[in-house]
Amino acid sequence: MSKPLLDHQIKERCATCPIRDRAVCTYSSEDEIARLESIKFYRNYEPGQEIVAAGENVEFLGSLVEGVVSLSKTMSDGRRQMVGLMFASDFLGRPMRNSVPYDAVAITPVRLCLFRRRQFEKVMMETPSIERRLLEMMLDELDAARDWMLLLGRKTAREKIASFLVIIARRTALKASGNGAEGKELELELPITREAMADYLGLTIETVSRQFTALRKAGIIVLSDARRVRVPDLMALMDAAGEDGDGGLVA
Amino acid sequence: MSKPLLDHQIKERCATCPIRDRAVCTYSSEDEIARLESIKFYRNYEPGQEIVAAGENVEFLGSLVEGVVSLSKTMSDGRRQMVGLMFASDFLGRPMRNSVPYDAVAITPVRLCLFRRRQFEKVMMETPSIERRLLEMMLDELDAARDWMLLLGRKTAREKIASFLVIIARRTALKASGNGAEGKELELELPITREAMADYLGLTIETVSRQFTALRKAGIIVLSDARRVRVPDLMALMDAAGEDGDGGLVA
DNA sequence: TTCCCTCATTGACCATGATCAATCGCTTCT
DNA sequence: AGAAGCGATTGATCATGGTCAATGAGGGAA
Repeated sequence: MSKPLLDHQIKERCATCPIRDRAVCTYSSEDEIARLESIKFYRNYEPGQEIVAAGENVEFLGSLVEGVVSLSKTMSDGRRQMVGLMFASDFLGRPMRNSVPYDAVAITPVRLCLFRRRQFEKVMMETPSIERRLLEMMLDELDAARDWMLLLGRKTAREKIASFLVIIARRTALKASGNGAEGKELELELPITREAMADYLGLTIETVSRQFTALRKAGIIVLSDARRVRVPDLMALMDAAGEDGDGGLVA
Repeated sequence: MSKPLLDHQIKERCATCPIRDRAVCTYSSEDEIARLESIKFYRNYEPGQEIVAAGENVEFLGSLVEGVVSLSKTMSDGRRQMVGLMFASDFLGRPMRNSVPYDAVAITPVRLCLFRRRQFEKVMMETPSIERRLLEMMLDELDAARDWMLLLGRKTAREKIASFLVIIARRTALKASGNGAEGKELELELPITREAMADYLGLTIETVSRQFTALRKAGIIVLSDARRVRVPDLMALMDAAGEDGDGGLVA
């Protein structure tokens, strides 16, 4: 009587979820997952599409399954600063709050695994493993925010660009697994436009462009095209980023 | 047989703790408080004294009972950026981590209510009310960090100073209770030196000084002395801060 | 193919805030 | 009282990155 599962339905099962081991549900038991599974739903967004606007009431929250999302704040005269750049497995939305103080926009095609806020809060209250993981993730984000503050407040334009590339390199290395510190050169795929980078780094698009050129002329990067960057010597890049960088990519 | 409690011992009882209603123990029951009380201890620091250094192993964490603490990051060539400014009831230290990626320094005389990290983690695991409050506090800090990022990345020197004063005004108003938005003018006591402000705002000390002078000449503030600022018209200050500022001080 | 649109690059010039340096005012120590 | 020390202010000059403007390069759509 029951129809076979369609392909996209199979993909939606938590057991085969690509972020099962890193998302907010990482520590959840089978039972807990089953409970989450019963109340979750998915939503997709196109590049450029707004997910929520600052101040707006938000009735859902959840995990970024796939794609890149930017969080940004805009001043009344139009100046804009990115305040978060979210990748797969990152958590979007704020429990215990009904609005959000920034715009969230899909940068690539995005897929979200969502819960209604009230329901999620209820589950969270009764499920310490979720709360623990969420706390852990927020602590990590706070660390990242603090590195970002150092970048925004004290680094030069060139260091900002180099630092951004190191951040992307780190993510890439993590995804590709393996320590990846030394040895073979990296090829990075930049997930965002020059404009978004400018918003991320507190620069203008022109300065971003100029500093890419400068790093290229210095031999620190090679631009295959505007979105693909080869890094012949990661140490040189980390040096240009002003990192006390001793260690490898990970950790 | 038992000696009467000395004054400072009475002060150390959680029931009369000045931050009992805002700290990490806010939601804790009598029983839970008793448990925390049995493992807590206090430590005091002088202004300028280092509490922990970046990268150092930290075996304790806890609440700031009294005073002001700065968290800051320093680059190898000496450039410094403050990444946190903590007041009474804020939580210091990172559960589940054995070191901290910034220096923590006492700015005023400081009193900490501490726990050994392992012990605290154990209690936390068994006490959802603590974990919940901690999550809440981290979410608030993340919000503050994001506002700070906008300030660092996009605001002018003048806006940075004005924004800082608004932040202090907000804290002062909260402490003095009452909405405090309109009506009587504010007198602010700046908790930090010009140098610390420069580190906070991503400026040099000279620029901080010049912008204080500029705001004074514009009639937006009155300097009773270098550490005391009167604000005749809060709206004018919020305007100078580039806030979309409609609402009052609180919220 | 041509047009158009978006994203990126480059150039010329300018303004904001940094740097270097002198001075001031207040507190503390002798 | 005088000297030393520290935080703060002010001035003169410079450099980094922003602004305004033109051009280039790639990717659909007709």
